Amino acid sequence: MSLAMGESAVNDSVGDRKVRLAEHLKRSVLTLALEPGADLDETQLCDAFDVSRTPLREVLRELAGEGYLTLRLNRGARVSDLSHTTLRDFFLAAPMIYGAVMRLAALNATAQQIEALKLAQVEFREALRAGSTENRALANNHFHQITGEMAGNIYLLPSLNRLLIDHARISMTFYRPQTQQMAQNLTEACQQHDAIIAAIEAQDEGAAAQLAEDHWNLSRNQIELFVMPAALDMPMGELSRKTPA
Amino acid sequence: MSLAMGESAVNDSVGDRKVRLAEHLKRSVLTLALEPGADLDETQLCDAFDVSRTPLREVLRELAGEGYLTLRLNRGARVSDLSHTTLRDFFLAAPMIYGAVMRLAALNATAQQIEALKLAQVEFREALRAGSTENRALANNHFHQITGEMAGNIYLLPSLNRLLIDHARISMTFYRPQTQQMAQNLTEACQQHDAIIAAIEAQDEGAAAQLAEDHWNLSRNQIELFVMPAALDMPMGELSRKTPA
DNA sequence: AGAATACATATTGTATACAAAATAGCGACC
DNA sequence: GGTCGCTATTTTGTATACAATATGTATTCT
Repeated sequence: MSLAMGESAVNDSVGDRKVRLAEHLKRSVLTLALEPGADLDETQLCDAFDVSRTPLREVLRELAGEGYLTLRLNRGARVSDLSHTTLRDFFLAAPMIYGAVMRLAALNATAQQIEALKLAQVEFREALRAGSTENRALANNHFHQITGEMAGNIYLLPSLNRLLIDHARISMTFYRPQTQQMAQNLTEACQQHDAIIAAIEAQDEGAAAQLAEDHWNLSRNQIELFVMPAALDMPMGELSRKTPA
Repeated sequence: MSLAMGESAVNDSVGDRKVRLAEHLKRSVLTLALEPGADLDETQLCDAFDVSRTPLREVLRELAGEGYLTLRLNRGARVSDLSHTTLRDFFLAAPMIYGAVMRLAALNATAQQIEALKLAQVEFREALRAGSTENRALANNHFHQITGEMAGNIYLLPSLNRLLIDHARISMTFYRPQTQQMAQNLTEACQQHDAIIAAIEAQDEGAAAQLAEDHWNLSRNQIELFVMPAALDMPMGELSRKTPA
């Protein structure tokens, strides 16, 4: 191929290539194309996206600020870890933030945002149909990012976004094998998305909050299904009180 | 004077000057020495802290990621706004995050962190005694940052830190005049800090959560005392249900 | 006089050369 | 044979020159 990874056909400014670079990195982190802890090679990325190191490094710093990457002094950037500890933190913070965000989304969503959410749900359903784990994780991520925009609370957004990063990565880790139970869970998740859209459109904050809880419980059960046996090298202990079906 | 703002006597590397620059900017934002919306002059900052534009701009991006600054394409950095909308968001998010953080702090604090918290409280009390609004805001900020470290939940920290930035700035805005009521509130806040330390030391999560709520209520009442009349150019409406004493 | 446009100036963004630090490879020594 | 320490190489961090964009000013035209 004559075009490198980040190149588009014509007429793109450095700024354009910069945003493509940032989006490529985000996607790679979310889909585990870049695994947690992986080192990033500045020279390689510069070549691939045809930008010099200065703007590249600005992108890296930006993504580090958003939680995708970690910068170590004199030792470059790597993909943020997804450790045992972070999983514990995740289980604690997610239900709280998700609930609050959904509630606010129902109260504050604009018509335009609702349209965007419906579009994201089309994406999600399409990814389900196609059976692409990556696209499903990305579409789901997109869906929930939009609910974050709807909520529009600048104090909650950074936490939500960090949760969504690791939610996607955890999903990619644990949702791989295609079991019967899993397919059923995905169908249910999809239906919950529809219900969420309806609740937001109806500005029903109570329903939205309840759906956030249900949606989270489904997701958590799905994760626990895989975490329990041996997926990570430690006992999850008190984190998994409810036994999965 | 022969030393510019960011210069220390001897033997400091660029890295040292960089962190001093970052800290100076943070302090300036928190204390309103740099007002919300103020433009930053790159050249001026480079001169003052004796670094070139490259590392300066990295610092700016970093602080933008943390919520102190806002970067506009081709138009440089300015101090993040503190708008009417953000105040509303603040009142919604703060009690939730503060409560969760205090609860987790009580569960997870290490002995070393507790020592640091006690030290921060000494700072705070000293600032109260000296009557310095700036130092009080900074010391209070420091105190609560430590509780955030204690909680140690990477998903909650970014939201907490954003809240703390604007909490300091709101305090600086509204706590200026020295009234009787205000002095009393500050004394009470100081006592609550002591109680918080005790609860954390006792690992009493319930007490810590309750104290977080009390502490927030006190702070909120204090703010409303000034917001209600005319401090900002709009009605706060349903945000202020409880009338201040 | 007022608006609009062209030009001059200042500021921001990018590329590249250089400096500093870390890593890797090699050899000496125990 | 293994470990320590040294040099060579690679990688990261910084300074600076240059390009692109925005802003301010003067001039022209209606």
